Amino acid sequence: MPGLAAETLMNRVAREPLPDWRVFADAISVSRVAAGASVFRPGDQDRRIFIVRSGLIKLVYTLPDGDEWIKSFIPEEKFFACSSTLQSGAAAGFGAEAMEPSELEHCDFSVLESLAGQHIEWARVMNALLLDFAAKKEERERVFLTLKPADRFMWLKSTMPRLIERVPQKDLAAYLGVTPVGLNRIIKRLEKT
Amino acid sequence: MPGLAAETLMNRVAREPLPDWRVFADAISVSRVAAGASVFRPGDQDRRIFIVRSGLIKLVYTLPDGDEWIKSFIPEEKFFACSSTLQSGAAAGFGAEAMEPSELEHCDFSVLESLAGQHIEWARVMNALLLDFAAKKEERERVFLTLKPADRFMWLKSTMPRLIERVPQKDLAAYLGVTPVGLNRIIKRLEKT
DNA sequence: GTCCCGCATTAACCAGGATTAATCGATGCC
DNA sequence: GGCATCGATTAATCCTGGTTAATGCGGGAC
Repeated sequence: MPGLAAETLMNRVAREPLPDWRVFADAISVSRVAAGASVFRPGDQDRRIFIVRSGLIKLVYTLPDGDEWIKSFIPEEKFFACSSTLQSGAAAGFGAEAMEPSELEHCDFSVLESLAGQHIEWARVMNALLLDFAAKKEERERVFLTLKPADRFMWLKSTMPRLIERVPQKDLAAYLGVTPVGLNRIIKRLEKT
Repeated sequence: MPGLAAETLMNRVAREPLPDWRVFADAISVSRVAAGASVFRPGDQDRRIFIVRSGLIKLVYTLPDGDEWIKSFIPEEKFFACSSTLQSGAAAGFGAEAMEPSELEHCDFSVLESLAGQHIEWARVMNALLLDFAAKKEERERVFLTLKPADRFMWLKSTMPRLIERVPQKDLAAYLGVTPVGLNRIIKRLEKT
C-alpha cells in the first residue's frame, strides 16, 4: 500500500514509531467517489474512519425544511467519520458528500480501537487526533460566537484562502452560516473598499 | 481527600480501575473562589486542569471592544482548563470566572500526562474525556450553524433547564450569541404564545 | 430604613442579513 | 449550435435582532 495518506496523517501526530503499523495499513481500503456522490448519509451508522487521499469532502447538516449547512470541509490528508464511529450507537446527524472526484482511504474503527487498547503509542496518537479535532471545533465555536457574518468571511479568507478558490460561493455561505445571497452581498461590499 | 469530585468524574468515564490512583489524588488541591473572581485570564498560561466541586464557572471570550461572550458554563463535577493546558504554548483566548462561590479541585496537567504515558488505562480515560469534550463542541457547532437565535433559546431550555433558573438572563444571552435586549425580546415573544 | 447598583424590561429607531424573484453567464448535454 | 441547468449577481422588500436610552425592580451595603 504505497504512499498512504493515512501514513502522512499519523506521522504528523505521532512522536514515535507505531507498533503493528502493518495491522493498520492492511486494514485500509481505498474507494473512489464521484463528485456529488455521498459517502454516508444522515442517520447512517458507519463505523469507519475515512482519510482523504485526494479530492474534497463536505460534511453537511440537512434540516427538515431542506436547508443545508456545511459542518466542515475535509481536504487531502485530513480525516472524517460519521458520529457513530466515535460514539457507538449514535447515528450521524450529518452526511458526507464528495465535492470533487475523490479517493478515500478507510478502515473500520475497531481496528484503531484495538490497536489503541494494546499499545500506548496508538492510544497517544488517538489522543493527538482527538485533541486536534477538539481544537478545530473550539475555534469554530469562537468564530460563531464572537464574529458577525461579514467578519466570519474575513476570517475564512485569512485562514483558508485556498478553499475560497476551490469551492462555490454558496458552499462557503453554507459553511459560514449565511445565505448565498447574503454572502454575495458581503463580498461585493468588501470589494468596494 | 474525601469525596473528590474528580473521582466521580473519572469513574464516569473509566471502565476499569485506574492504577496509581493515589498519585493523581495526592496531586489535587482544592481552592475556593468567590463569586465574580477570576480563575485564569485570557493570555494566561496555566497548565492545570480544574474540576468543579461546587459552584459554577463560566469561560468567557472578551473582545477588544469589551464585549463578552460565554464559551461555556461549567457546573459541579465537570472540568475545564485553559487552552495552554492541552496545547502547550498556546495562551488562553478566554478567561474563567466564578459565577457563584465555588470550590475547585485542580492539579497540574503534567501529572495526568505522565499517568497517561505510563498506563494505558489512564490514556483511555483521557481519550474518553476528550471525546466527551469534542462531542459537546460539535453539538454547539450544530446549534450555531443550524439554529436561529430564537430556536437556540428553545434548545437551551430543553437541554439545560436548570441553567435558566441559575444564571442571569444576560449571561444566557452571551452564551447564545445574542444581546441581552435581544434575548429578553425573544423570551417575551415566546411567553405570549 | 435609604441609597446604589446591576439586571430586566420596554420602546424607538437602525441595520444587516433573509427572502423572493429576475437576469446573466458558464458548463455540460444532446 | 441549441438547450437545460446551476451558480452568481442584483434589486426590492421584509424581518429579526442590534443599538440606544429610559424606566423599573430587587438585593446588598451602610
